[in-house]
Amino acid sequence: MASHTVENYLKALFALANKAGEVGISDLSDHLAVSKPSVNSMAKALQQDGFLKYEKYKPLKLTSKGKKVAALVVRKHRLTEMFLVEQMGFGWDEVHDIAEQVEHVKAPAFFDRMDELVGFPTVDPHGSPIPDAHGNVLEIDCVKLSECAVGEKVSLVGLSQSSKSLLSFLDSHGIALGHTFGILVVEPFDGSMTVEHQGAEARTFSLKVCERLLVRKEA
Amino acid sequence: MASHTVENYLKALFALANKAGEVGISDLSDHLAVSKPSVNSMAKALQQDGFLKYEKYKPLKLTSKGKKVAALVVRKHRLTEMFLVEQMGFGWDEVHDIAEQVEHVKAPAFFDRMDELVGFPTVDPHGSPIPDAHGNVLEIDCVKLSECAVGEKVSLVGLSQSSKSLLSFLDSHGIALGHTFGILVVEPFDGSMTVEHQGAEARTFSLKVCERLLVRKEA
DNA sequence: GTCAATTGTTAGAATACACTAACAATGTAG
DNA sequence: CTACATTGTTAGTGTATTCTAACAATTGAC
Repeated sequence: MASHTVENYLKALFALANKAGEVGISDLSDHLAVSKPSVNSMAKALQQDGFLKYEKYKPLKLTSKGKKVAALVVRKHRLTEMFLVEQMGFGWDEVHDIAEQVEHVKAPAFFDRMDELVGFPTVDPHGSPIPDAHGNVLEIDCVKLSECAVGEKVSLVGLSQSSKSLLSFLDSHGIALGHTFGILVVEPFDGSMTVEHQGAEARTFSLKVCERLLVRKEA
Repeated sequence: MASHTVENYLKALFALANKAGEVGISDLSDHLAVSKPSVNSMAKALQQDGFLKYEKYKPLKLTSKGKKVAALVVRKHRLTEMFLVEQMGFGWDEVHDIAEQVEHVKAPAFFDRMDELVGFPTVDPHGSPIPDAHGNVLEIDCVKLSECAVGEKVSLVGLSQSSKSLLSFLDSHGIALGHTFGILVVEPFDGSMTVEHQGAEARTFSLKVCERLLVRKEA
């Protein structure tokens, strides 16, 4: 059984992986708030256990074993978030930190029961996909709002790097998953966008916000 | 913040304490399945942190600080058990192991919410009292069934050392908290007792069972 | 009261995880 | 292509927690 620490390393590796599935030691070090030498020695240990491939001076890459373990931790995290919101009445901005701890519980029945009680969801409260019990992740086809052009109609399907402050921002503006936006203006100077929200009020969002909103283009 | 390990030591100390609040190193060692030298050195560390009083060759004794931390862990454990049974549909024999892990989560809001959702209970599914948010435990006045005499009427209020096997035993015999018993026979030879259950069928229980059933004498 | 069993202690070492300081390799700007 | 910045590595340590082997203190039986 992987320790909490190992689970956190694998989860971070999984989250930070680029298209090629590779992650630099410094990235991990920053993300986990752990020194580079610590990451370096942990990388060697994880390689010993077959969780990743490590070669001196090369980026790290999860093996399929490592990916599976990571995905299962992510599954527990996201099911927990879902459960906290749906069954326990927490706000979507409150659940991350709790889930961060609950995800390490070793009790499949506990999570299976949550899954059942929230109706076998495929995405969590932030729109991120929930891996299945085998560790397979269903990719959702979406792009950042910031990559869309004037005139397009899109709907919000998820967030990238959701943080408490982003979530409160969205809450305070009455924005939730599933809402639709029509792009009215893209400001070339700073990348900020003016959009109509739910077919009604026009709002302007900074590039920073638009980069974190994952949307699906409407037909 | 106390580590999982420290929390487990304090919880065990709390559970094993005799009337005088004292616990021997060997007891702890057995209970935690850890060697005596390990307990010994942990005892010194816990004393440094003010969780207990330790003197060479004397039994350990929790300080009030230690007792409070322990009680709060027990609180989280028992609220979790309650929540698992009442809100998630688990059986009372399935919840201990899950709660054993969930109790270490550091998120007061999580447990407060459980408390609310299960209606601020004062005892857990096994009849053990749930300490309040300040770590105070309400003592319930009960005795072991094995200490009762022929002719007494009692009701089941709790279990001491409930284990999965005891719980399945009780389940399979249709016995639950609150049930009443009238003591018909106490066998002097082996301490087994014959009782009427819920005013109906007579049953015989071994001493081993009777020592684990905590009952309140009826008026 | 002495002896043996029980209980507790010391010493020494191992594992998991983290750190800092110092150095080496890589990559990029000019 | 060199020079500096970035990135990664090594070496040496520290803390938390565990262990075994060996020994010491306490206690209970007679």
